Amino acid sequence: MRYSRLLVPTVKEIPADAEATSHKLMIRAGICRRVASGTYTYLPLGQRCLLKIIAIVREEINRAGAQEILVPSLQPLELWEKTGRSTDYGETMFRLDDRHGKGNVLGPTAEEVFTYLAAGEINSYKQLPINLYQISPKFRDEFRPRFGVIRSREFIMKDAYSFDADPESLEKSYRAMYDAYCRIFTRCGLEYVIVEAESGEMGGSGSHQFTVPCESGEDTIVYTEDGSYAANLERAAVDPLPKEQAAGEIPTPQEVETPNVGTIEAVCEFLKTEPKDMIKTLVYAVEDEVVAALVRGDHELNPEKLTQTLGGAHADLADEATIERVTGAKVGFAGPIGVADKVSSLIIDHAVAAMAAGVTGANKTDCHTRNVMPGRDFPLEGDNVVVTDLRCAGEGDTHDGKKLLFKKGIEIGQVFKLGTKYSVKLGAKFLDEQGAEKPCLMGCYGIGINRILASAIELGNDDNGIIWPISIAPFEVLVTCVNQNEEDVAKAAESIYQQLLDSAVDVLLDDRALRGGIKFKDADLIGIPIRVTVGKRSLAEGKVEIKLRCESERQEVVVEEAADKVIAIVADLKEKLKV
RNA sequence: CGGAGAGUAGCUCAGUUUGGUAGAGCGCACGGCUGGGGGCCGUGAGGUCGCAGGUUCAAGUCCUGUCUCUCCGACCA
Repeated sequence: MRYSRLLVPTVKEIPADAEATSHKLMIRAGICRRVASGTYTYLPLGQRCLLKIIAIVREEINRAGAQEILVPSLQPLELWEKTGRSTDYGETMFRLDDRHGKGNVLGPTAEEVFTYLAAGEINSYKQLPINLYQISPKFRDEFRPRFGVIRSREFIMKDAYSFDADPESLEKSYRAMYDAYCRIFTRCGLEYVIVEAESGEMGGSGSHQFTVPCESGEDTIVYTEDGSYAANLERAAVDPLPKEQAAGEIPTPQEVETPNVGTIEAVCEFLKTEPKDMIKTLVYAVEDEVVAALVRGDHELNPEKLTQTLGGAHADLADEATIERVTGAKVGFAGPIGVADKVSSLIIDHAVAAMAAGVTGANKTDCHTRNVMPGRDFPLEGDNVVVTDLRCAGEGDTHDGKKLLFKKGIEIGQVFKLGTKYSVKLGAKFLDEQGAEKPCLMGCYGIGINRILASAIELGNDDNGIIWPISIAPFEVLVTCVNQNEEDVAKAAESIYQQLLDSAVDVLLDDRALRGGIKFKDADLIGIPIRVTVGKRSLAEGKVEIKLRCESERQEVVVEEAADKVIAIVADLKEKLKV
């Protein structure tokens, strides 16, 4: 490809609406352009990257035994109502009625459609196991698209769905995908970590997340320094804290007036205490029931852990009316005393149980209570009382006695064991050897194609621009002709370009009639891994320069050997990303 | 959904306080000097100042409404 004919609108200015490094560079390097919030056009360089990433994904997923199909993005709402995810996904799902008034959605994912297909086509254990996948656009009406393509409303996802007859077989299917993911991300030149993850709305029993640690990440990875444990924040299990020893006997609870003082900070200020000595009482609505959850004032309740404790039921904070009914007080004054009798369960974080005593809301508007002692003033055991790990991991927490560390990351892939959630609801059943009807055991496996691109840039860049791994770079080699107007220089560049083309090297020839400086700036910005510089200065000695984008040194080689040398370097760089 | 900010040339932004003929740099077109790290000089094209109302002799500027974008937050303790 000739640069003079290629649409690569690089820009000098840093785009005003870009925050993330990858987003800025994608705009600056002419990779993409924003069309509307969370939707992007990919220009030639960007599309080339995406195609290369897709090719790697396809190759490895095929190798792992899955079969590619294509299901519609336009899906009947009916399917989503059957699985209950019309509600669970809520506003995040794009919905549209067709001319007949029938509800449709733009698929944010495709469990329903794949399971529907399986329900119709799979009847016997002889057809199992089977793994089907597609690479297609997905649509999510994110409450807040951001970081360029990292959180967008339309994106490309590879989603695979496995169907197995028994748990051992599911484990194998899961493992095959897990291994394929490792190969894919390694081949894409990404440094990633694998963390234990919650299955979230997906339901199910086991999940791992593949995450690229970097500043622009939206996920938080929690890990121990020795690498023995890594999980995402939703999942990260923390050790219980040691039981606090009281300095003396805890006096009986004492009610104090705290007019209009409803927040933790305000109460601390007012009563001269600290958040860690307070107990927060949160009221949640879980389907038709109400539960209360207790965490320490300086801790954050982890909704995923709450859901897990509730056996997978989705919990929302209760509305004001419910809170007032349950606590008898306005919002901001809820407390644990006597509340166990008014809710269907009382869920208490370890750290609260370990407190000697604390300050809580008094269940009376404008009042708090001091000297509330867990186990004395409210129960730590009982039919509807659970003490468990309920809070988000924070600074200072440990896991198996080891200090937990935190890092931001971009989630690029996730694998789930789904079990029978979808197969039961959509009737994906088969007859086993005994002729008994059973639901398929499912797994689902997603990879964010655009996020691979963005994370590669997050990891590979310097002040001058992008530094691509060769496997997903838009071109492998850039031949920069410094003096396009000088015939012999242009000829030499053209010759090397042709030789590389003939050897199936993915090469771009910068044949623009521009000053060298501009070409070098553009070259660094768009980040092609190998640059061959053909200019009259070195050509006078019969030489050209070869420089790797990731290194600062350049080497001179004689013109006749340049192509072969470059071919060798391409092979070498590729070799390093082999799995 | 709540809070904050922003919409003026293709891009990055001045101009709005105090109403009075629409600006700069970059980019683009043409000419010249240049020619190995976004060079210089000259000429030129390019705008219903997000949109709709209103106030006024006069609105980019003041008022009302509306749309869009960005950032922060959404966990009621």
